[in-house]
Amino acid sequence: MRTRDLFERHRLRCTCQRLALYEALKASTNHPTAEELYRVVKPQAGRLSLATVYNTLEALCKVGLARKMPTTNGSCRYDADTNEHSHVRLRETGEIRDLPAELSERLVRELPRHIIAEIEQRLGVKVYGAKVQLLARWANRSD
Amino acid sequence: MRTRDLFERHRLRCTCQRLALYEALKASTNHPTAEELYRVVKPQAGRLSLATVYNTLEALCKVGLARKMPTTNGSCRYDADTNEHSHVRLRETGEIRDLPAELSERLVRELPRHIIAEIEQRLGVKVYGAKVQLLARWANRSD
DNA sequence: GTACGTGCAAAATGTTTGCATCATT
DNA sequence: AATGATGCAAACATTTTGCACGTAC
Repeated sequence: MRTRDLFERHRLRCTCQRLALYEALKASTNHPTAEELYRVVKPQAGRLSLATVYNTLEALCKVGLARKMPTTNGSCRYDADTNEHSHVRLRETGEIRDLPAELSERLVRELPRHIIAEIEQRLGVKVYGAKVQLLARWANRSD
Repeated sequence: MRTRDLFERHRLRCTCQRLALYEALKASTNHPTAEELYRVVKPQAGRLSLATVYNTLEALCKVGLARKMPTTNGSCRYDADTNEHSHVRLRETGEIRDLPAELSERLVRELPRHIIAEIEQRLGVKVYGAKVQLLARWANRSD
């Protein structure tokens, strides 16, 4: 679906800043911070301020087109993908990397069934999905 | 174990500020922010500054006696519990429930090893922890 | 034309730092 | 005595806000 239509459906004004920001967010593989998004989009968009990036991201989150994810080190990260996926969080940088789709799927699919069943029973819920966050550090460095 | 011994084991100086902060963190049921902890401990501790709270929390995190958890709204929260825990998110309400510690541990411990290994190799990282978010709905209701 | 979005700069918030002093080992 | 922690205030980083102007509907 075209971004314009998507925006209209959610009653969002189609300003060039918002369109550009959303496109950039969708295109990015890592989960950018507001600042990173600003640096990427600014050159193309001409007039753009950081405040607009924050406003836009908040508007997108409010209608569910983006998600805000907290980090332990300062800035929040954003993500345009609407379906849940697993990721790795790097300890040193706070950076979040998506797992390759195939690995992500396998990881979730192979979660231990019997434990899930026990959780369902004990909490009285039906689990329909899962997301794994792996905590990692770089393998080759030692900081 | 007495806090003093715990600190000595981790090569942390036993200052009254640190001892009081750690005790307060351990005693708290919700996960306090640095600011909240400061307000609670200050009256007892006499001399105490917010900077010391941050320093202390960082020191505690470094040796694994506390954990820093990000939030989407500004300040980080801290927790004296040393192990990451998984949770269930309810689809309808957005509510997040911690898994019982024992189930949480088993779930993480039994994550498929070979997939983790493959992820480590492909991304060049060393995974040292994990956290699972299960997405669920109520088993008996249909809202 | 109106309602809402934008840019800018300034404020608010949360966290870190530099440095002189003080306490623990 | 030496090492490291503390308090204070100032610096820093991230995010939010107020307001005049501009743009999509």
